[in-house]
Amino acid sequence: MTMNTPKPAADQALLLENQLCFALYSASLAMTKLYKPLLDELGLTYPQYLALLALWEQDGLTVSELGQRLSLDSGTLTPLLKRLEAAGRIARLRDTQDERRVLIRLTPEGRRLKAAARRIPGCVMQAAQCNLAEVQQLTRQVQRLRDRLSA
Amino acid sequence: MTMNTPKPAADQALLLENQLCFALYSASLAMTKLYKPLLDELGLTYPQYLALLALWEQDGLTVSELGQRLSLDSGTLTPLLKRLEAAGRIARLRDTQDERRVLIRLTPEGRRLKAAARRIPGCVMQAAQCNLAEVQQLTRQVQRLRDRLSA
DNA sequence: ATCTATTCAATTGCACACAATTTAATTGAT
DNA sequence: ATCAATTAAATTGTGTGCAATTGAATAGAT
Repeated sequence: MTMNTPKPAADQALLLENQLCFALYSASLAMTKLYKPLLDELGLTYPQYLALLALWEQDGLTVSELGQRLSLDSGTLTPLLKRLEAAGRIARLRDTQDERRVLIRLTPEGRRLKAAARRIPGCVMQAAQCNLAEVQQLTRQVQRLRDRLSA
Repeated sequence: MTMNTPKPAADQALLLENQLCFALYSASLAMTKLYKPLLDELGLTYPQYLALLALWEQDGLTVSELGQRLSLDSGTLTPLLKRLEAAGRIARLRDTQDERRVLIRLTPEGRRLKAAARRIPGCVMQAAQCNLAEVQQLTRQVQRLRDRLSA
């Protein structure tokens, strides 16, 4: 009989390049690197940019509402928001209705940044070398996966 | 004339849920959370698991070769590998041919972990609620995107 | 009204990521 | 052979992510 020894690299399921998790991980890091020079111009980090995207859509969110939209907790958001506040992009205000809550409001400077950010999606599309339809379809697929994973 | 004020949420390109970058970012974090309980059993973090996947495929890589496979630099890998070494999973050995290099070798304990890791991909597939073909197709698409982004 | 449970944000501690710099070893040009 | 340039890993400093805890405020039950 052959097969006395285990197959050498026959572990298809454990090959790095077969891992969906690694594909997502490395693609997400590559995306961050692509954004870096664009965001440097605006004086923003990538997670700070995501927080502003949420606030440009709806201003005045609480820390936990923002956390729900970004899937981040207060341990991550509190210091991040303090840095955005120190940079003059947002204000952090205790909710007078419920003193436990902190409301996040864009400053005029924070709102102005939105105009400068408008060119970013186009730059990324260009780097991704896909057409809009491809990007949209992939976005939906990855969102669907994310929602299943966190269910 | 209407249209004196800017359109409220008409910035389709800046909506958080239209961002491929955010889909990848949040899906990758969701994946990490899904792996957490599985990897806790093995005493591994998620990036440590990725490093072991690479080493299970090819043992004896240098730090920079490992970095190329994972797209990580020595600033990330050096402390991570020191923790894997402290846990007895790998050995870090200066290359006698070129004293600048550090070779990473699995210990017997590090090789044993591979057997315990074999059940992980199945658990993830189940959580993703996709069939193998779907996962494979999505994996290839995300890889292709990553390769374009980092080109 | 009081007491308990819950909620919200902040804090603490650990482990990445990565830019920038440093140190040590090797290569290459002269 | 010597010295400048290059390479490899480690180090330093900043900014996330997240588990676990803390402290303050509110809600809920009696």
